[in-house]
Amino acid sequence: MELALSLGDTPKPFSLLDHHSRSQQQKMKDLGFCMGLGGSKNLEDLHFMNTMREKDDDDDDDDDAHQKTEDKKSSSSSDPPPPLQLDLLPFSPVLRSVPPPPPPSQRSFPWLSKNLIAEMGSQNKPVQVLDVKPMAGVSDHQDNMEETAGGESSPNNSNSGTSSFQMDFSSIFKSSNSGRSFHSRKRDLELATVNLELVEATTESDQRASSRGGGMSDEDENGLTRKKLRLTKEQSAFLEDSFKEHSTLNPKQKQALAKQLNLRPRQVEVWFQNRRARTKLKQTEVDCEYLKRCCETLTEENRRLQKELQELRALKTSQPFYMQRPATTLTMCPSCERVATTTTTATTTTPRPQQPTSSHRH
DNA sequence: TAAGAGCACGTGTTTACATCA
DNA sequence: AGTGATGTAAACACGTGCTCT
Repeated sequence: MELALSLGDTPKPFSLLDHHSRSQQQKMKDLGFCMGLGGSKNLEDLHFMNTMREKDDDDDDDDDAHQKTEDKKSSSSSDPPPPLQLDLLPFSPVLRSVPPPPPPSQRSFPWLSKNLIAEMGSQNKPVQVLDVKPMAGVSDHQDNMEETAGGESSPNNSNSGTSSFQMDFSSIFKSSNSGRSFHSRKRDLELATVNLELVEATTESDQRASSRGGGMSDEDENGLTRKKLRLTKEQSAFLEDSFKEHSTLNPKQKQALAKQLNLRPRQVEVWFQNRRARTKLKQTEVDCEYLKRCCETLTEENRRLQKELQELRALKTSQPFYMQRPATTLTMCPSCERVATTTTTATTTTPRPQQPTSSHRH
């Protein structure tokens, strides 16, 4: 489904945007606004896919199945004409909030780069992860698996009724004081990822099995209703930062984030799902509001034109047929679909209209 | 080429929790 | 301080599309 809509001073109203004419789209945007709907990918998806493509260029070592899927998604999406970006200028805060592609030095998210492994070996640096102390009853099969694998935290099955974690983010979220950037924190994440790689081969399948419906729910496991855990501000902020980088995660990224935040991979996955849903909902609201305004504008314009038409008709009936005043009509140029103003000179001697003289120039 | 499994994701719903009057 | 209404977000269930075998 494609939809193109154009308002403003653009000389080419209501024609489907030419997929290959970026400059024209830009021109239209400059003049007024343009919008298009196509496929299901929003700008963030496209941005992410572009990033992933660039990542693939940089990192040729990541050949897991999911990455293949991403590659195929990217390639398949680029084969047909790309879905048009929904660009609701001038007020589309959600889209405007989409971060521009970072500079090349920061663009990719090398979760598992070889350099990283080399760096770990050279620096002999211990893996730095968040020191998270789960206080609520979050123990399940996955947690046990992760704790066994990571050895970072001890199982805590005491259901204290606390709804959230007590976390010590001093290792990373000292950033506000120490000035560590998100990319610096990302680096910590990468280090954790490398460590995680050692065990994820054995834990991934088990965790996935338990996290995707095949596993026991909390209720099944301990006979209590599941305790919904509120993520801390720090956890949410970190996830938000990650989401700004990538709106979707591959399994390794998910694992790394989960490890870093001491969450279950399922939690990270769910968070990203919900986050995408929220983004889409927001965007839908913005689009809806904007289309409503468009509708109002067009209704008003239609009303005005109808009125004008009525006046012209009234004028026509009141004027003699042989009036010398040239009639003005609107015709559409079949070649470029532009609306052109043509004038015909009506005379008493020539009932047939003369060849119209068009003011439209190609 | 068809069929089935596995997976990721979107979407709608449920529900725990926080906030406010 | 206690309580109900309401909003938010985590978690879940289900369907769909894609890939691989």
